[in-house]
Amino acid sequence: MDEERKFPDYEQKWQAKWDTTREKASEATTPKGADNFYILSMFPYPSGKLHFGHALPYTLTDSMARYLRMNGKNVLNPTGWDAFGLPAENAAIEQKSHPSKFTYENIAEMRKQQHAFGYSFDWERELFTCKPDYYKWTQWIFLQMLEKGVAYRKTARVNWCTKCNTVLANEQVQTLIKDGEEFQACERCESRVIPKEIPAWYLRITDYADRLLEGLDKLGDDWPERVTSQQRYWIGRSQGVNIDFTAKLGKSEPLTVFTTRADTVFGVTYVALAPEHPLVEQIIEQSDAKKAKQLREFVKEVLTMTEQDRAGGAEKEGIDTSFKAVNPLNGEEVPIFVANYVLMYGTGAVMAVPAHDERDHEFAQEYKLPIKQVIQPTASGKQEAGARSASEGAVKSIEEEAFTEHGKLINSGKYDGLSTPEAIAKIAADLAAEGKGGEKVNYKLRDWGISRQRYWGCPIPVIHCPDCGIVPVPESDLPVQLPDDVDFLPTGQSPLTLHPNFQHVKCPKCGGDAKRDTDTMDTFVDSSWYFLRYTDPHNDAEIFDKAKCAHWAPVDLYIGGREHAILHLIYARFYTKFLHDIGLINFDEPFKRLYAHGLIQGESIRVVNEHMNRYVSPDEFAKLKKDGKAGDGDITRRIEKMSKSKKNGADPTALMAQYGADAVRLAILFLGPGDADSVWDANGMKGPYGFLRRWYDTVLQYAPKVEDLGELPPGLEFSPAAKALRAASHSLIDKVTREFEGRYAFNTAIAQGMALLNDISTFAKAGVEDDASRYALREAFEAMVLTLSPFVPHTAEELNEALGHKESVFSRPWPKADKQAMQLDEVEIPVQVNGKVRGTIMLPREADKATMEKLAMDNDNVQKFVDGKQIVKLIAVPGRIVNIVAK
RNA sequence: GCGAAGGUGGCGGAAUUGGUAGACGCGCCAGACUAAGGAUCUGGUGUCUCACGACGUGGGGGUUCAAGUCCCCCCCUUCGCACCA
Repeated sequence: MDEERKFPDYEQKWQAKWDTTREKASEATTPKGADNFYILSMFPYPSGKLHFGHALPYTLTDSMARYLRMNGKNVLNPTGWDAFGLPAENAAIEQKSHPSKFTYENIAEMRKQQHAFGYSFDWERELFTCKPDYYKWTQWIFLQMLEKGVAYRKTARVNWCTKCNTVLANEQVQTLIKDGEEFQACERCESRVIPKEIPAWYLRITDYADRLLEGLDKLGDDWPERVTSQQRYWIGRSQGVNIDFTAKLGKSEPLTVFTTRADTVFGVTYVALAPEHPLVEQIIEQSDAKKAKQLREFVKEVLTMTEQDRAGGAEKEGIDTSFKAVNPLNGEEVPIFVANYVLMYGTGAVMAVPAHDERDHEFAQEYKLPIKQVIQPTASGKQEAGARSASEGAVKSIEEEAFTEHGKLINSGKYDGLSTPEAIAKIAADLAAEGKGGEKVNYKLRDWGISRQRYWGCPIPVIHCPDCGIVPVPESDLPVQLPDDVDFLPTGQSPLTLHPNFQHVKCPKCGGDAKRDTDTMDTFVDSSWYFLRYTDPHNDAEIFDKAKCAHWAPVDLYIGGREHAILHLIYARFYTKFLHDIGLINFDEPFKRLYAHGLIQGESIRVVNEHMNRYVSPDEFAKLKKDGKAGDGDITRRIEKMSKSKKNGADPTALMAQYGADAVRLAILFLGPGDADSVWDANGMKGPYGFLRRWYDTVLQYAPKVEDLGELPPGLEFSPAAKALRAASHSLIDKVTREFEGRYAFNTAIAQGMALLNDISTFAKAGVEDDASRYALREAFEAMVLTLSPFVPHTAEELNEALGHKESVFSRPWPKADKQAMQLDEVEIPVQVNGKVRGTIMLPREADKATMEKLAMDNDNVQKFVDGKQIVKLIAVPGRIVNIVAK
């Protein structure tokens, strides 16, 4: 590809102009009206450079913001920086520099790139989560949560990243497989994660579990199913029954189990405890030395694994404690096991029913425990079982396989004959009546641990006083500033602890010597409320002015990646509900509509031969091929997420330098629908770039012919070709408008813009001499400039000017499609015989069925196919099709 | 295993309501201009077939005058979750 631009570079000219003319989002305090639109793309972490992961959402967002403004909407489209976080701290350690330096340098670079892309952000509202004027309010919210009991402190087992030396939320831990070994790893640095017991701050998100679920229902179709279903799963509500067994230790101890299948309680053949279960310690104390040792070792072994590791498919193992538990429903005594497969969920103890639970079945077979069937397949249940057995050959016996579906109770005393749901309800009621349990709801969702033992984050505004205990920092003392001069090498304890002055403080309550909390907050806290601060970003008296916030919030359209489906999006929803509850806002869902954009991937090439075994870039491969060091047979091509190590990345900024911002914006949008993953093609610039060049050339060539024309005079007579062009112009307006009004498949809108340019070329080359044709041509140019302006703002401005407009294309109103002009006088209609197209007929648009049928029958080719046959049926759909059924 | 999204030319993708499958772009082929082309322009391009035509949206069945689109069964791919009792 030629390095040189083939048409003038006018982009900086327009960017400079926009900098001075850009209309600012309104500051009004009136309640949000229909004209206000808050569009937001997830603010970025300042990682260094703008990549495709940013360019796609920002281009989508910018296009929509520009469209909305042209439609007279009052638009808020802010951006900022999710600027606290570990990468900056780790980079600073490596480069012996400071996280803030790394962070602000990256921000400067990325801001420059965003500007070069022509993004129309509300820069005066730019915010930085790492600045005291922002985190003051992050701390303030924490204090509100503390006061309401939503924030609390406890000591618990946490996920500890061995490299970052800090705590990770469950959500930040991922399962990795390396060298055949499966283990739990830090989402960011991929190092091993181990469990550790430390005191930390928690937010009671579990109290909001039901509301978080209900909220999802309300969001309905405005959020993608894949996001809401993931959140539902993550919250993991399960409705079941607590049943109080009795553990026969020295004295009787209550042993409560949680089950969703209370109907199987007569099938219990043992009870299994999680190693963390409080009763385990008592059991060990009361066991003989040998058993106690055995149990201790087992518990220790299991607890050195993270929960995820334990779940990772290890063999089911357990130890018979030799103690018994009594089933409250039938008085049976069953052995108590401690088992690795039981998690500290629900009560941390399960009633094991091998006949009707796969896990218990597996365990029972291993330890030769009885399997007692208490549920029988019913007619409807059998149907499913039957379908399965048909494929597997035979119905398996209960010894071979657990029957886990619903059915009818047997061997269950007075409950015999009841169905699963009936039995669950009855048993729950009976237990409740006797005070031995009852209905219970559990959630997978855990409270959110937010303490981090690292430096580059928001300090937690509390003081630990030896006399008064935990004392919140008084609001007037906020923010608790993060000191600059801290040695933040990760040692496992919070760097702030090492600062000479930071932690030494007088207790605000008693005035005695006390210590500040030296942990910082998880950065997900910072991003859980930033969208509200944008509505009043410079307020230093309060978190935001309620009325100003109400002028914009909630966000109408939130654009971001799917990787945030659970983490950020569930935390932000939780924060919004909390802020609603303390009366700051009058809505409790932050994002009305969520648009989850896709991932732009790249094709990687891996060469494996006698010379090498590594990833190469396409250029490298071409060279290797030329040098005879690699051939097509030696390579594996794979579509993967772009990454440096796989050499499959493309740099949007480099492409922008070569082809211009508009061409890159267009190429990104043209790749495919924005919500689908797509693959970047090295040739992906050619089409869009060539289109912009042809468009530019065509407008400049014909502008002199059309620039003196005013408004379209009424009653103009158009030639058929001019009418066709007008139809194409108005169809484009209609098409682009519809895409912006909800579907957002801009690739198809752009395709139609390209098609109109093709039509224009054909039309113009045929000669444009009469006035009507000149008007039609002008109309086509205008339609293109206006409808494509949100995607390629610089080119649109330039061509708008070339067409003689003095004002910016963005201060012109969005065009309206003329439905009349979209219609052609004559339409081509396919004629089918027995469902196969045998010809087409041209006929007036308003032709009735009879005319269609007659013309269809007159068609020569159609005649050939119906000749000698009897016409059974004639279907004519006006404007669509004629189908002749002949025998 | 569970949940979600997908499977259409050589490739990215279109077909929004059941109505001419393959818009638009890339690539490819031919031609023009040219000292030259990895530039630009013009035309062509689903497969098979000289052609008439036949076939064609992962596979199989069904509904319909008509199915990429609706219904049933199956296969495959990607993503997320995965002992939550």
